[in-house]
Amino acid sequence: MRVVNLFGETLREAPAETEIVSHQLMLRAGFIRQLAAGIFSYLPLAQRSLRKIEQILREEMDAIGAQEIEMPVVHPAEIWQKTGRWQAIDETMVRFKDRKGHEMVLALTHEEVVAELTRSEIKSYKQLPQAVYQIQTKFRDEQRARGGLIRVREFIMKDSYTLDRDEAGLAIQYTAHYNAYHRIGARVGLNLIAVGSDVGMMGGKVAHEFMYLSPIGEDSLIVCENCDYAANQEIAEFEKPRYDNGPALEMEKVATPGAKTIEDLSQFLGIEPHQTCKAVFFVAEYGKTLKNKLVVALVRGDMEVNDVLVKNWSKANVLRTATPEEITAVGMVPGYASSVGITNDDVLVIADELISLETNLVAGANEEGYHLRNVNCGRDFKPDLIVNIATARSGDTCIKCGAKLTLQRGVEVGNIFQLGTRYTEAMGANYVDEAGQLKAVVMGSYGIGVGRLLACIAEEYRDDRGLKLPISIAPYAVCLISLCRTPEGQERANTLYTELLGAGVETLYDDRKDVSAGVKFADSELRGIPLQIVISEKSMERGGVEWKLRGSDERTIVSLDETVSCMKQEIAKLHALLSERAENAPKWDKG
RNA sequence: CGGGGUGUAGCUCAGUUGGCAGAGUGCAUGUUUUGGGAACAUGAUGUCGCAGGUUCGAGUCCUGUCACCCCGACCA
Repeated sequence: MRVVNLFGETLREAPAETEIVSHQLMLRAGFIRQLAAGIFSYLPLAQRSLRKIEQILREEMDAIGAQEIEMPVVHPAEIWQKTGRWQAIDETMVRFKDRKGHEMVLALTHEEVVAELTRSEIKSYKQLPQAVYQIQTKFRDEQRARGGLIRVREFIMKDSYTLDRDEAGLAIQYTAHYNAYHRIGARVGLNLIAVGSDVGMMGGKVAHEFMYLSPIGEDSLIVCENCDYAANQEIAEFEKPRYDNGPALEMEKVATPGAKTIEDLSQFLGIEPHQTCKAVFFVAEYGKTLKNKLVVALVRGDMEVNDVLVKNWSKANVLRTATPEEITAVGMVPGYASSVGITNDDVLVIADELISLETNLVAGANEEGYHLRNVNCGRDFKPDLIVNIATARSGDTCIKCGAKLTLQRGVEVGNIFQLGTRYTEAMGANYVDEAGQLKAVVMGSYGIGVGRLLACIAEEYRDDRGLKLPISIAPYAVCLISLCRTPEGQERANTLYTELLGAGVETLYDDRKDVSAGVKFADSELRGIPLQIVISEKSMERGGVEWKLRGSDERTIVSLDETVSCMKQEIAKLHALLSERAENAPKWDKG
């Protein structure tokens, strides 16, 4: 492609409303243009990069036996109603009526359609396992788009779905995806870490997110400094320190005027926060049919409540913070609250495991200005659930190896879910096993955001001159810059361009006559093209053309005759580095 | 959805007390340059986000509204 013909300008300055560097650079380099909040056009350079990412995705999906299909973007409401997600998902799902008045939705994922296809195609255990995938635009009306391509409303996603007879089959395909995702990360030049994650609206049991670690990330991750333990903070576990408060003593009421927080209370009574019991209040909403419940989440005073865990344990559709009125309505007093003496069917008490283990804690007396000493779980109150609901924090202890945990930010570029039979049961997607029994097909679901991947690569590979893209996803491998001024020189440059194209070297050719050399260099570097060739009268005097790698200032002379083979060689070297990374990519080792 | 911010030339931004719509950059044309975002000259470019209102007169003041950005909540 000649730069004069390339659609998409480079910008000297980035538009003011951009914050994230990858966003600024992709705008400046002429990769993307924003049409509306979270809605972008991909210009030719981005389109080429996206195609390359998609090609890698296709190769890796094909390699694990998945078959490419394409499913509809517009779905009838019925299939979403069958699985309950019509009700469960908020305005993120775009709904509209067609001309006949039928409720329709824009697909935000395709579990329902896959289950529907499974129902029509899969009848016998002999047809399993199966895996299908597609690469397609999705629309999710996010409450807030941000960060350029990091979080958008319209985006390209590779989504795949596995179908198996049982959990064991699912585990095999899940593992295959896990390994494939690491290979994909390596091939595009990113180190992705797999973290255990919440299943969110997908449902199911096991899930991992593939994270690009970066301060611009939206997710908080708990990562062990020593071993491979890593989890989204939403579900991260940690080794909780224990303290011995002695054998259970008799409960006693104590005046604690004005001591409404754990800190106040500890100071007032001269005790440590870990000798108290913290109560945090939520309201669990269960939709229109079931009554809301007030959820009392109890953790030891030195811990924080993890509301994702509370939401999951409460099985609520929506979990929100309770208002003071809602708390007093069930007989508790904010600031002096505990579940002692509360017996109400509309209250769900969820206690962290520590609460049941520790003795003689201080808890609220449900009376303004009073607390209770020596409160003991089981004796003085009985939680509905005793589970883990404490938030892991930086500095906590790894549950696997005992080392320190750190908090890091990450961008979720992919996720994998073991769905089980939630969707297939709802849709009646069954098969007959060897024994002639009807069973629900076991599903898995796996996504990768293609544009988000590109954004992460741009974030990772850049310098003060612009993008510095890996060969595997750069729109062109070579930028050929001609500074020739004589007709003979220009002819020579044209010939070289033709030869490069003929040899299959993807080349961007800058022979613009009306811009200075500096502009050509700057554009080539801003666009992130890995290899640069300069041809000029001066270079010919030195024996041929000069070439250099993006990111290096070392120019090498190579004769005109050898230029094409030299470039092919350099490209192969760059590819080899990434292939090697792919071969050494992490593999599933979790049994 | 809550809090904050910004809307003036393609982009970055100035615009005083309410009194002719501006600069840099980019764009067009020409001349000179020519290996790191050239110089000079000439020129084109505006629904001052939109709609009302106040005023002799509004980019500027008032009301409403829309869009975009940031933080939070939310998030497959």
